Amino acid sequence: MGRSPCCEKVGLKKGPWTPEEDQKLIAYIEEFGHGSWRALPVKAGLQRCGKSCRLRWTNYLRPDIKRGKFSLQEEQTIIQLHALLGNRWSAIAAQLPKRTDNEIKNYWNTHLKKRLTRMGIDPTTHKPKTDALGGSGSGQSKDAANLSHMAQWESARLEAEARLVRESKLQVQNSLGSCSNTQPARLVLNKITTQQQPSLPPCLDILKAWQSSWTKPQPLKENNNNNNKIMHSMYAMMLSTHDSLESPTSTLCFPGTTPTTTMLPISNNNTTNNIGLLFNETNMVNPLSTTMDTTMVNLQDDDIMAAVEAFRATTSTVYDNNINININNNDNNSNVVVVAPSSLSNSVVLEGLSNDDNNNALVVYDSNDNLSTEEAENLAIINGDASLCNMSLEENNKHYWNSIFNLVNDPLSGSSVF
DNA sequence: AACAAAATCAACCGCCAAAGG
DNA sequence: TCCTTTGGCGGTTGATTTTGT
Repeated sequence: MGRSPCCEKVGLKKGPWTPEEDQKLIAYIEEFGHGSWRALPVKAGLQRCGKSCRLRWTNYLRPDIKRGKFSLQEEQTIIQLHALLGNRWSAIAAQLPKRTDNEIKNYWNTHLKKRLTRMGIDPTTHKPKTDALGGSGSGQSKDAANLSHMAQWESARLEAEARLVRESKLQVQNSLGSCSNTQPARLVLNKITTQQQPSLPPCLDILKAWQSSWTKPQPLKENNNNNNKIMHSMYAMMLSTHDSLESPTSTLCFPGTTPTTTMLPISNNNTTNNIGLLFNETNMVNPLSTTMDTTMVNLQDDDIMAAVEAFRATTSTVYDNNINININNNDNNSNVVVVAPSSLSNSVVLEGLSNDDNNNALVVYDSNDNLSTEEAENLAIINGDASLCNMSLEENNKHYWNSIFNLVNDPLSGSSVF
């Protein structure tokens, strides 16, 4: 069973690569390409096995690799994709240009996994941890089955789309020439996909959103009810791994149908809940002003992370332009971090929280939304190149979210994808 | 300053599936 | 159809670095 190790031959070096070895490998590949990895080491004068050379090249020496700290966008993308795909690092890496699967895997294991655990989120299921005795076994296994099903579905689709993109890139670019020189290939692919699936409902697919967000930034143009609904649902979807999201054809929102309702899972955990999120158009969250302790804070990584990962601990309902969040535990500490797109014109209503049971509503303000005048920066952010613009982490965060919301507000994406 | 523990991450290992003879 | 080769993937290891005492 299995094949014998490729480095069986004695005398082949193992362990860390020296700069000299790196140079030899780079020089050879730049001149001749890698060709057969098995034959490469001898030709390049390296005492290494082909597998080791391939790994060294693909993970560290390739010129198109981005190294260094992961941005907030990248972290969030990894977490969300991991919730969908599990430990399919290559599939996740495919959505993070210039990052290798090995690097993402390491980063997950050393940073993100621990962070989620600290936040009370099970890094495997991406759900709030429940009591060992409290959770129903059948329910958990159902969740796991759904998650697995969803992961398989998404993985297969991702791989197929990636292949389609590769294979059709030239063809797509050629065909684009007649209609638009700037339209991303992605859109054409989406149109093809849509045409192949005429019955596909106008669903909001988180992965499509993310994929598109890398290529198709658009400034906010106008708001309408449908867009707001889409935005709400998109947002809810981003925050949810609810059973209804088993496949990309799941439908959280259908423009034109009212009311649009999104039910998020209810948590029974007895520990502190961190529940997310809201901005509103006026930068004030009026509905919270009743008895809530509202505090103005800066948007931090962990605020967003906590909110994104813990939002599913609530029951949330979307009615037209209103989001109702019902917190179904009146006896626990609940920290509510609420963020919403700045284009939301109406309100967010929180129910089930009051001052007398140690609940805190953490209101995160979107200080200024001049998105249309910051398109260039947005583009840089969306392209994962925050270093191109002088932007603080807070601004970075804001732009990340704006880019997501812009995406779902974008009429183009609405017509071709959703 | 010295040591231990923890964290990090480059690299390896074994398995699998596709390709080709 | 079978067998071998190859590249790719995910899990794991262990050397190195960082942090804590």
